[in-house]
Amino acid sequence: MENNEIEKKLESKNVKPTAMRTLVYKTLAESGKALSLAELEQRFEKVERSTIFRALKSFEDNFIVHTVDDGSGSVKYAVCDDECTCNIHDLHVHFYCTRCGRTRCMKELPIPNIKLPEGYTYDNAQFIINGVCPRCD
Amino acid sequence: MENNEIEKKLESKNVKPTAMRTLVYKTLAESGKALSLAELEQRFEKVERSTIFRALKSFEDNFIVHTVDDGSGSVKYAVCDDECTCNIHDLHVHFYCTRCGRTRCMKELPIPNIKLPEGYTYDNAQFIINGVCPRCD
DNA sequence: TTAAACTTTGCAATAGTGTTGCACTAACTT
DNA sequence: AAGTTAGTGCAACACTATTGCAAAGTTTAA
Repeated sequence: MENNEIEKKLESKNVKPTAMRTLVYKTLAESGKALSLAELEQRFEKVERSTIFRALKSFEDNFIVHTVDDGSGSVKYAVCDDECTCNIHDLHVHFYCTRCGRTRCMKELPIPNIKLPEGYTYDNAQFIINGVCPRCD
Repeated sequence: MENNEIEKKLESKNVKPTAMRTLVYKTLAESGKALSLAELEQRFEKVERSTIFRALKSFEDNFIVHTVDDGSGSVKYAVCDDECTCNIHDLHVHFYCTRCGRTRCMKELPIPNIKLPEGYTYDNAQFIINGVCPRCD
């Protein structure tokens, strides 16, 4: 993905595209999966944890990325689709490979609709499937 | 729940029922919901965190409790049903109230069956719904 | 019943994640 | 150009999870 495409994308979601943010977005997008703060940090060595953290937070607040808590002990971040508004209808299943620790967005698998008992509201959900991915099998 | 019932239960799952373990189990069972280590710790003041932690681990290893990672930042523990063997068929949805922070086992809502793409195995899953519970609404 | 062997517990320490305050720099405004 | 605002790096901190070790308790077996 070209830098200026990324810049346009960030701008369209009201995040000023600084050099750091562009880099973080690019890295995350190109990884093709969900990455934790620590994993992102390792991918560039030079950049401060807090800077990446704040970039991710601003992405999250503006629906540029979504978070996945896959039980690995650290929250992971993955880029959203263009049309994603991070509401219930955009939610999908995530797959966590217990062998390699990789977390993948299963965009083709939307989270099934669940009918909660009376009195409960449904704002958000996480559906994580643990298993072994084709790569590790 | 009577202490000797609890002791029988633990023994039947191959965990030696010490005083601490019985206490931890009892507290968790009577709470009727999923509790974190910190929450359990607060409920008795006198007992070491690591002792509770190790009790919970042994429960978990022996299918006496299951864990829920509800995104609150700490793992929670909830007692299993008697027949539970913690495999896919015993899994149920958990509800996390974003207002009070309580996590409830929705035993009446089994996790729906998902057909993964070729090559993926399905060992385990977590399905957490976030919203507001009747109590907080 | 007593010593040896093992288990459990409490305490202290540690690693890792997430998060914030503060000062410095860069960018934007008028 | 000076002033204001936003972004970055550094250091510090809180909290969760986890472990090593030694003391206390329990079980085993002579």
